[in-house]
Amino acid sequence: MAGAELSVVPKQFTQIKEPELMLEKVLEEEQKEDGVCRVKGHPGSAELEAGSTHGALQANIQEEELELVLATPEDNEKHIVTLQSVHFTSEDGALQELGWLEEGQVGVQPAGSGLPSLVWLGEGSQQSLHQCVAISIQEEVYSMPELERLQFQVLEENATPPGEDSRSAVSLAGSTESIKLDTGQKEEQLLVEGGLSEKAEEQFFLVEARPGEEGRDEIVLTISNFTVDEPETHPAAGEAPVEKADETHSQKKTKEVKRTFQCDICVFTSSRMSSFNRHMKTHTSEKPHVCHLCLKAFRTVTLLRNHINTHTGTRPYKCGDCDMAFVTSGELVRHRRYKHTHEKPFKCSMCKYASVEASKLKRHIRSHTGERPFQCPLCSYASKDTYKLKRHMRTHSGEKPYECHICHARFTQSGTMKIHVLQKHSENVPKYQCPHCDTIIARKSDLRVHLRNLHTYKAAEMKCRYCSATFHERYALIQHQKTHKNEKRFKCEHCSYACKQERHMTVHVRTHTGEKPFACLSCDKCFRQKQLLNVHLKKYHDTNFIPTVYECPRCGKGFSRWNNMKRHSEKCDSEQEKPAPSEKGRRVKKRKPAVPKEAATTRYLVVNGAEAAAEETALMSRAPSLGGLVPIDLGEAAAGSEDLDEDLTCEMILAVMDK
DNA sequence: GAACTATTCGCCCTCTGCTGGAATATG
DNA sequence: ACATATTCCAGCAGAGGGCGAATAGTTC
Repeated sequence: MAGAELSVVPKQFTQIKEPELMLEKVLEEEQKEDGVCRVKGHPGSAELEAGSTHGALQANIQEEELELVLATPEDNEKHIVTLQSVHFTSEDGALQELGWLEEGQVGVQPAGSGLPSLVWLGEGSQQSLHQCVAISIQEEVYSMPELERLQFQVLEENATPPGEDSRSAVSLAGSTESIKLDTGQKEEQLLVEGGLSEKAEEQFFLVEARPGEEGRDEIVLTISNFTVDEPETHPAAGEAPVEKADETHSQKKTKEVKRTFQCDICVFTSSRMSSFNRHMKTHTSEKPHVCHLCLKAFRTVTLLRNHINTHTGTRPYKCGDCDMAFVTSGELVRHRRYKHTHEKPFKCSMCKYASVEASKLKRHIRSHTGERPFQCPLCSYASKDTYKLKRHMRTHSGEKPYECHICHARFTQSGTMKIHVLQKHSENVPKYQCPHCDTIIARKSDLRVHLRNLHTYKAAEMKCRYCSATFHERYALIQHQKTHKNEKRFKCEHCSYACKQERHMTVHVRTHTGEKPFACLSCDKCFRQKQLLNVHLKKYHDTNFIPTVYECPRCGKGFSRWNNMKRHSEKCDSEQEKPAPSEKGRRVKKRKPAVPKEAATTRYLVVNGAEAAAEETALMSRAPSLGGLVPIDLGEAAAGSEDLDEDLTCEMILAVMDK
């Protein structure tokens, strides 16, 4: 709603016509026997748009002015709002033909004790009057100067915009929620005074304005009048309004219309005194009917009876289709709708959702509107219903009310605990088989993640790490890449050597380049592999190193590898006793023998393949610094080894050296 | 005013799905 | 040893079902 400035010209108090005339005027609009007058907008009338009307709004009619007696339920404090004709822009005389709320009127209900205030604006010329609107206003004592630039919160947004011919600066069109009121007329005052007029036996009438039926452009005015002896004797909670014997003419007129009784504490209204009285008891703590079994008190006999039924188990309304039984017939009907008939009278206009209860539909609609009325006081979270907020609050309190009866782990939600028990402590744990691969996943939600990550079509191509193939599904890519697994993808550009892992190729290439990045700090020897250096360090510079030696059971010769010893022993024709068939040779730790002088001077260079060995020999002839090394073809030594690349171990090197 | 009925509120529950950290597997 | 991917798992919120109970409307 676009903000607009409202200019106010000096004007005397709006003369409210005699109540009967007002009512007649209203009744002319639309005769309603029940006293609910529907005021429709048409030339000469003021459309009213009103929002919540908490608290009673009483118009204290005096001769030349209208005072609104404002009572707030909490403190019963009353205020008088002297209504002036806040003449916005209407032309003189144009409004005189109007009934009540003619010309510009502003009724103010202060937002006492948290109640929204109400401002009614009646404005414009006879031809272009637009509706009064309900506007929230801060609780203050207002004077016109203060109203010069007041921001009013419009409680109802669907107000009709003023006619274009109106000179009113008030614009209710648009979607913003506030209008700007700029009076500019300080001499006019809108007073909100504490206390009441000194006049006793004032006459009051109650005016409640609320939106009309849904979809109808109308406001329902509920009007009732009565008088009280003194303003302070405004009906208290639990008391019905008292009619005076000497009814005025206007009251008689009013009485012709069936009165409504409005609670001055809440918005409740009723056309029945009994309902009104019963309602007023809800505002008291009076609970005269006490359960003799648990001493719980109730307002009504019916409530007590229903309660006692819960003690006795009396449930007179039994379901014919199941074993359920209920205290009231309504509960049975609802139950049958839920469980048996599946009748769902409340249908969502925006989707196919339908519910058994109106409250469920109301809750559902919040999922469309995004409304979140329940704000967490500790964080920005807001919930769509009370339970979720309560559940959310556990995240602040740390409360974990649900405990696993087996392992006593605690959980914030029952569902979480249930899944825990199912997955951790149940025998028949459900598993979820991926429909696209062999993967079995424990949780459905994780299967969904699996599907999303591995089996979802991706617009961007994913390229194989090892070839030029591309895929749009990650699972297909992974499966494809596995086909490269046993390939010796890394081929030496200097020789025929090929291997599966790049790191092995890096080591191999050093046999061509001569690079030996691993140097022994003790003897200046250099190695192409760190493992070779480690073996060297252990063998020659670690005094605590005890090599594992496999002795031939026939001749006692030692070997560093068991299979070499075995091969030897099979050929050993020593006259020493044969080993027992079960004896595969003993693995004994022997103190490292003193290194023979020849061995100490013989340096081995382990290479892979005969070609590499030959090249190494040639290289050494060109590089004297490398002299003294004896190239050994590791490939030959490891003949029969299934996975040479990946098991290039110290043991293998030792085996070569054994050889 | 009692009794019955309809409506509304409030509470609790289940099911579902997403998220992120921990644990584990893999390269 | 390290990085990355995958699976496990608890936490948390969204949505909706179901029911007990309070309150309001209506009838007698």
